[in-house]
Amino acid sequence: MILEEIQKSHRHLTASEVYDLVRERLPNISLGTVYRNLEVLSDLGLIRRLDLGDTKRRYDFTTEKHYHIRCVKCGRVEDIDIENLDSLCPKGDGDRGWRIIDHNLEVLGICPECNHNANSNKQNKEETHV
Amino acid sequence: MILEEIQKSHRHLTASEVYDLVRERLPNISLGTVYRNLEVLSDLGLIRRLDLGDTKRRYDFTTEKHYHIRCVKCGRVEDIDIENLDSLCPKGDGDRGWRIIDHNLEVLGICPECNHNANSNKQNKEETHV
DNA sequence: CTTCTTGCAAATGATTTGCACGCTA
DNA sequence: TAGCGTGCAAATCATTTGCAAGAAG
Repeated sequence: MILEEIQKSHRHLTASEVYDLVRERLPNISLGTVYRNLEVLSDLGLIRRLDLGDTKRRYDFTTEKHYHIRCVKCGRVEDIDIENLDSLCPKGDGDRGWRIIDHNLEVLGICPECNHNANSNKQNKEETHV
Repeated sequence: MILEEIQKSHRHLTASEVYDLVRERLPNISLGTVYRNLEVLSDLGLIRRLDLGDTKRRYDFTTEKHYHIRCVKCGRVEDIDIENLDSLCPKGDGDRGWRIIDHNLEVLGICPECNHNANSNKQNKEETHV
């Protein structure tokens, strides 16, 4: 599985990003195969599926529990350093008979790049306005 | 907007669930119209879009900040009582130049019903096994 | 007449699946 | 030969969009 090899990108890739990367080495690989293997790899616990509030699923190179921040402008996803929240979530058969399995926290924001672009735009508008 | 009226279902409906409900009163309404109006309503802040780690978007009848628990078996979504986590998330231009906007917490679990069904199944299997 | 809102159907985008083929045991 | 993993294309599913027609001002 060269896919795993690709996970060393240390980013949070979408299936098609993985596809593009892998295709540099295996030009004939199909998108379907990428999807199938990403699924297998995450079932094996070698990568982590990220189903965030986004349209595209992403895959994380590390399977350790941690949280993410996503740019609402460009969609970029990065890790964010927030303490583990297990203690906050109802334990075991806690809440009204639910069996708790896991939790996900996603922080939304605007990344430095998009922030910067927004500022430049504002700058430009102001300038042309004068 | 009879859609809003429908939101009084006090549940976390998907677009097609809303569609089904509204159609009981307006049999000719189209799914596209439902989508368009759900979008308008959430832009107006009258309902809240829920982009959880699910394939379908849901709409919440209340716009107050709170968190949800989703059943990984049947997809049911309910509110969950967890304190507000704003304080945990990096403030303002906190993390590496990101501008923080919001955050979402989703707890995953198995709802009482699915739990119960799973148990019945296990029971049955054990019984037939004897 | 102009504008806004619809129904309808087709388009989109991400993901999944059916199928036939080649590789390996 | 039996079975698995693949490329390819078609199928799904949720959501969005283009367009012509009707309602409202």
